[in-house]
Amino acid sequence: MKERILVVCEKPTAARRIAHALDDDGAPEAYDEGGVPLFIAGRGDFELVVVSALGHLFSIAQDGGKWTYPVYKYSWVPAHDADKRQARTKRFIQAIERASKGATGYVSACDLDMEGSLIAYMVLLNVCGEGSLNEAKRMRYSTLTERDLIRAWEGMSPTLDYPLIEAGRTRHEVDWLFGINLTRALSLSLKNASGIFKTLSIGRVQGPTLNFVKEREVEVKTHVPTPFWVIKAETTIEGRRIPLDYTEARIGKKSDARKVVRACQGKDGVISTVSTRRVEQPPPPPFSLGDLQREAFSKFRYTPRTTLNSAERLYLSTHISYPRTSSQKIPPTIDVRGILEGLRRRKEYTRLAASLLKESKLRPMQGAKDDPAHPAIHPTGTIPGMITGVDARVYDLICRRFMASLSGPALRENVSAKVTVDAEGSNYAFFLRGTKLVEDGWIKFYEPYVKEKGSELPKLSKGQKVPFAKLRSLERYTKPPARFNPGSLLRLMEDEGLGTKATRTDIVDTLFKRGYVKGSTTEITDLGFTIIENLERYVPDILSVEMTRSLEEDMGRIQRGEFSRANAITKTVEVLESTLSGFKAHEVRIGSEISGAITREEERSSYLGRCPGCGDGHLRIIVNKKTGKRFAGCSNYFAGKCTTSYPLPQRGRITTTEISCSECGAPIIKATLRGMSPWELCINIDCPSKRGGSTDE
DNA sequence: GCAAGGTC
Repeated sequence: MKERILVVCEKPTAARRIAHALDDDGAPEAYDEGGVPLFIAGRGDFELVVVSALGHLFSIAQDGGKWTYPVYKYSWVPAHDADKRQARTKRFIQAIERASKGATGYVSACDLDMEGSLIAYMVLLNVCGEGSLNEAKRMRYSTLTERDLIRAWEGMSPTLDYPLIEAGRTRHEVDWLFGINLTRALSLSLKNASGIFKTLSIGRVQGPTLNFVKEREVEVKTHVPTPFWVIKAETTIEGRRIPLDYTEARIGKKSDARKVVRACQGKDGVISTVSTRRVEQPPPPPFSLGDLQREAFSKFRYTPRTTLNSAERLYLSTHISYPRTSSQKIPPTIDVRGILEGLRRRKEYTRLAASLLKESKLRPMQGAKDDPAHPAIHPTGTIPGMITGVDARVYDLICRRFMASLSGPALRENVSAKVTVDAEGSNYAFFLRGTKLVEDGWIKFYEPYVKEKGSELPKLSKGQKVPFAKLRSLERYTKPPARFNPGSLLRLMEDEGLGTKATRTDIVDTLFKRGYVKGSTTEITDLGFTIIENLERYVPDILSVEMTRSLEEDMGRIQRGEFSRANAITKTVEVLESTLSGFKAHEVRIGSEISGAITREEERSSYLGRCPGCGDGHLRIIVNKKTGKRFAGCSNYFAGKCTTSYPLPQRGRITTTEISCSECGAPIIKATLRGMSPWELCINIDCPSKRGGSTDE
């Protein structure tokens, strides 16, 4: 009988790769136990039973069931017991339990990070028994290639990485203590003050993220536009109108701007220098998930969620690699040539793929970011049949980006000519700027998605006269900073180290779901603002990125043996003890402020405009409590003064515009149906604007 | 009914 060793992996794909790499013949026996993969591999004198987790199989649950706070007692339990939505994990635990029978050795082969170490530890502790921990070893690999995996097997650590495991447990427990207690404190303040129940969540990542949105809103609202002046000039060379840039893009004083115009008006400028610079533009690296989401937002206005869902579908249908990656690298083990052979079979890529295949060496541009578990997002070379809409565009973006990353740099020639005017004893400088693409390199692969980059100048020479065709100064005003779009908020979180590639999109979604933020420009709501105001008063730490920094520091100290989980938990409970008692003391005030904000927000989002029937009431969206149907009704109805009402679309989302129809005076609403772009319509079905044209029913 | 982190 061979000795049986249980190898615990983090996810099914990893288990498959590990089993294949470690099996002597590269062909392990594969089983499917009700959706849970299991592999038996032979390696020398050992029989390896390779099992898979599905991320975390164990999580934290409160001891006892009361929905109140403070709560400091908790245990690690099977994830399916803590959360109904994790029902799938039950089968994984059961399958691992069966597979572990008769095992005498154990290997943790999860991802080489804190979470991975914890996943395997919890499985061994709770499924295989405490005794298994003493026998357990740790495989350390950073890519799932055969070479790396074999090396990891042979150089296995003789024990589990306890400092890392302890740091991971601490992260979970501290986040749970803060999140559960503060969420309950907020939700219960509202309930006790107004009787309304609404989940008002907050946590280490939600807090600072919401605070960024609030701070940006304050900047937008408090922005004072200050005037500045720009010089607009134009010349005509060889019959072409070309803009001239004045040396100062913004002029602070009106008199200074007018002086320039007065001095140069009617004069000719002279070209004093022409400088030509060749600039190489390296190809972009292949996509990480964040890069893909930002690019899809910028090119197609897809939200990060839409892009992630689409990438997930493309991955499950085998057309692209695993999308939840932070890597911008394609390792040499990936069969780039094979992928291009595949892409060549798709007619829109035939020419491009073929031109790359002619190269003797194909080396993808590598970005700086890496991911221990996955390469950058790339096509697999299997050709999708019919894909349309979002998936087709996301797929095209990925394929073109991948091919672009494999090609050469683009070469541009930038020309800048200095045009001077001597007038009234002073010297004024303007510039003519142009650019020419000398070699298109990667640009021809990525063409539809490359930003337009200026145009070419006619041939210019020193001493050439440049007559001003147009010259004037224009007053402009400084603008407030832009609100976040879904991509820029994710980028800020990434830069600040908030959340992970797998959780950031979910956390932003949560802020929307809670009603803290709204709209495509991520505006803070009254509710979100009031939540922040009250947290600022009683728990300012939860709004600060410093909390994440200090947690990271503590985890580092735990890994170095300078601090312990018990210390970290004691510290957390001490902080919570005092903040939660302060919170409780002011519960009524906090709760009524929040309930006031919810009422204001509801009134605002249901307000349609002045009633065209009576002229003085307000039209609002009213939902019939019995039937759930909605319609527009006048606020004077209950005073018995006005019965004006309009039917509303029953499906989709309605947002108010506060604009009235120019034909009939009824309010215009914006309707959004799932998967369609929003459209604006007048709510009056008898409106003259709807006659004569085609009907949209 | 809650967090943030895995994974699908």
